[in-house]
Amino acid sequence: MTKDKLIRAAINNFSKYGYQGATMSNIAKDAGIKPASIYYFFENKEELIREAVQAILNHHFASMKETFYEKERENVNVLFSELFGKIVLHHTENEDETKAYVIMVNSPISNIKKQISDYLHTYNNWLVEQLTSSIRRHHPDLEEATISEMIDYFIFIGNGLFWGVVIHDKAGIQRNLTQASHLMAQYVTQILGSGQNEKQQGH
Amino acid sequence: MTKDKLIRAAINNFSKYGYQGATMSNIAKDAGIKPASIYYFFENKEELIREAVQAILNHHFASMKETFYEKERENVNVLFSELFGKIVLHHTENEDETKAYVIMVNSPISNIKKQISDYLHTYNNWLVEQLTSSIRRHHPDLEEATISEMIDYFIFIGNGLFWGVVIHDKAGIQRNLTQASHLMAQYVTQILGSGQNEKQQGH
Amino acid sequence: MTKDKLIRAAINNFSKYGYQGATMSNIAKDAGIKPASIYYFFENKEELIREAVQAILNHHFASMKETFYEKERENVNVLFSELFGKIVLHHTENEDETKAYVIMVNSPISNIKKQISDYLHTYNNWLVEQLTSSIRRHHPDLEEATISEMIDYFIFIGNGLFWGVVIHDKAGIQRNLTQASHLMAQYVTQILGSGQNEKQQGH
Amino acid sequence: MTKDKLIRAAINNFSKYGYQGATMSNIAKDAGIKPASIYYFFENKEELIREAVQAILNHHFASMKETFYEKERENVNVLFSELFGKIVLHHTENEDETKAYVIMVNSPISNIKKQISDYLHTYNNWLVEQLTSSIRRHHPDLEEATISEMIDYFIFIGNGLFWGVVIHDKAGIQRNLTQASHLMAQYVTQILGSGQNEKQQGH
DNA sequence: AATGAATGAGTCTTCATTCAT
DNA sequence: AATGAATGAAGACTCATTCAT
Repeated sequence: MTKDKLIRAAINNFSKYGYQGATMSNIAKDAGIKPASIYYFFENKEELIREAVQAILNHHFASMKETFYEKERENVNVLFSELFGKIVLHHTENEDETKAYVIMVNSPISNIKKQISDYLHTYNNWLVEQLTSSIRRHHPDLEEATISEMIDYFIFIGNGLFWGVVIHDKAGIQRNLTQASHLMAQYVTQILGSGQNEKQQGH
Repeated sequence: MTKDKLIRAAINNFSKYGYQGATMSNIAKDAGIKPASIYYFFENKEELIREAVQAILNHHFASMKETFYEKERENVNVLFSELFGKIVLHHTENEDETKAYVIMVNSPISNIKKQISDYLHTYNNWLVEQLTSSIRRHHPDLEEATISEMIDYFIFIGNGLFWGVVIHDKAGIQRNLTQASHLMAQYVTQILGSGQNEKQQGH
Repeated sequence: MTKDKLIRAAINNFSKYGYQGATMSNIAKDAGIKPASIYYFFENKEELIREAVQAILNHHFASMKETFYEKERENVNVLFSELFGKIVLHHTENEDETKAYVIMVNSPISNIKKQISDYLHTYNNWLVEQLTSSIRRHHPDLEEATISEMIDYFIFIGNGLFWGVVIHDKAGIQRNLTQASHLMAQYVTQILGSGQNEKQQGH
Repeated sequence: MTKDKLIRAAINNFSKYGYQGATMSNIAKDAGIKPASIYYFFENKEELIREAVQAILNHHFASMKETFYEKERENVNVLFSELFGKIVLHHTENEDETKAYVIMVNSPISNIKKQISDYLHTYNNWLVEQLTSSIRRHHPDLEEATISEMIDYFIFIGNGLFWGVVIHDKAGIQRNLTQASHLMAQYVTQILGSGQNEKQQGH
């Protein structure tokens, strides 16, 4: 469909050249139509980019949900590893969307900024909720704060992984993936092993 | 000096709007001159941005060197913590340079791309060299490969920290800093504690 | 048609001001449109001028062909006179094209230079071929070299005529036309009269 | 001297790019100074070009005078030949001046136009005067009108020669030179031989 | 659903010129 | 005698957008 082609072309151009650099005429060319025709589908450039950005965010959400539905019953170490793996997979397989995300994270265009921060809020809430219930399923005695901190470490390590995808090649990314899982496992071991954090360590 | 003002203005505009979005007329206005005057100092836009990018990279290098000269004699945990702190400090204090860096990391302008990858190469070599000698000073028995791996973990965690600076607010960044130091310390303890990696574990 | 108007306007501006002096905004104004609209029809200034130059050359060729088709059966003196007349007519009736030609003959723009020299080559070959067959029709016994030399004289005198059109007024040009025909006729008489050049003057 | 260098540079640039195409900064560069310095020697661009144009015209006049002073006593055929030779020599040896002349002959800049037409007027008067007296010296009985016509033919053939220099290479120019002398000699022979033009060849 | 033709606003850049030094 | 620094005006060209078809 032409509209989809336009959104793909918009993402691709935006990811390479940013908002100002993504021109309607290049987007049209990539979609195989003439610039004037874009206006049949979108009111203007901002609207087109807005939809393109939304598509990127939706896609990301869908990717992460997928993993949860498949792996939420695994033990925490496996779950964290799988999620790290998915982060890497999603961002390497959708390089243009990832680049676009990197560009727009600090976008001065207020609409995009709001779109992103709304998404990050929603995504974060969802992630915390999912992780909390998954962790609790396997470790019902962990304190709320401990779980919360664990999730925070997971997110922090995930950030390292994300930026690694942006700047490294395939080999470097794989190494990072191992490092991420290792650091997380080490952290989890320390938390669970210490015992002090368990709610009722009944005797 | 006018030329310096232009470079500052270029960094600022580039960090907000990207290459295409940073206009000569805005840069000129920010530097307090007229657009035509830019061409007395720089051959064209690309050259101006090139010098601006170089200034960012030089500044980053200078910041990291500074820390090394002050802290290279501290024990590894302190050194890593200080370096993490410096990464955070440099990037929070120079927000526009950091945003610019994020934008240009995937720049489609080949000159900029080359500039960045050349820098990353140089910086990485320097960092590895410095860290290697610092670590070796305190742990002369560590094997080459172990040191190398430790540095890799340091860089990986540093990436998480960097991306955190980009997307988080002050509070979030401070939390990340703690997490970074904690994860690194935990990793180091594990490595050093294991003993198996020491070259001559003789008695 | 807008495109044709643009080419006319381009020729006119180019003939007055040369390549650098012919501005897109003046050309647009003369064609009754806005400067930006030129780019719908032509890729850029060079392309527009290139097409304008080509139009001039095509027009010149068409003019000369016309005369040949009408007069090729006349005797040589009449033919030469008619051709001289046509040279004068074409260049006086298309003053701007003639001025443009004078300017571009030494153009430093390599594309234009090539266009001209390609044309001169083609035109010259055609002219020689046509004249040769016309002359031979009336004087089958003339040697190849003699015909060739006669054509050379014709071209040389034509050059004087051409430059006369450029620098003289109407009266001066008419005087030149008489002179051209007179000199050529005199030359032809001498060649034909001498007899020595006839191939087989035996019986 | 810098001023002379500037005039040379101006001629050279003007000959290649025309009035609008000859830029002050290029001229300055060719003269080995900075653009601002031009204004120490010339009030503005028009003044500089005006002086450059004048230099070209003066040089041409000097060249033609030279030949006259050396050859005015030769018989008419030799004189005409020598003058043709000088025309060719002057214009081949001063290619940039010749190109400049071709460009400016139809200049829309009114000052230049006037300069040229004033010069052509002066030069023509001088030429006619010189030729008349030279011809009369050898052929005192020729009628005024006959001399005048002969000079006209000389000028006409000279025009062909001039344009030949502009468009031909060395070999072609030499051929033209032969043709010019031949045509002129033939014409002269016819005039002088006819006898009818001699004033009173009374006995 | 798509486009040809057109344009106002703006982009980068050049140019002739100025003026204090 | 020469220039560094600066600029208003203009140049070629791009861009998002419009509108009749």
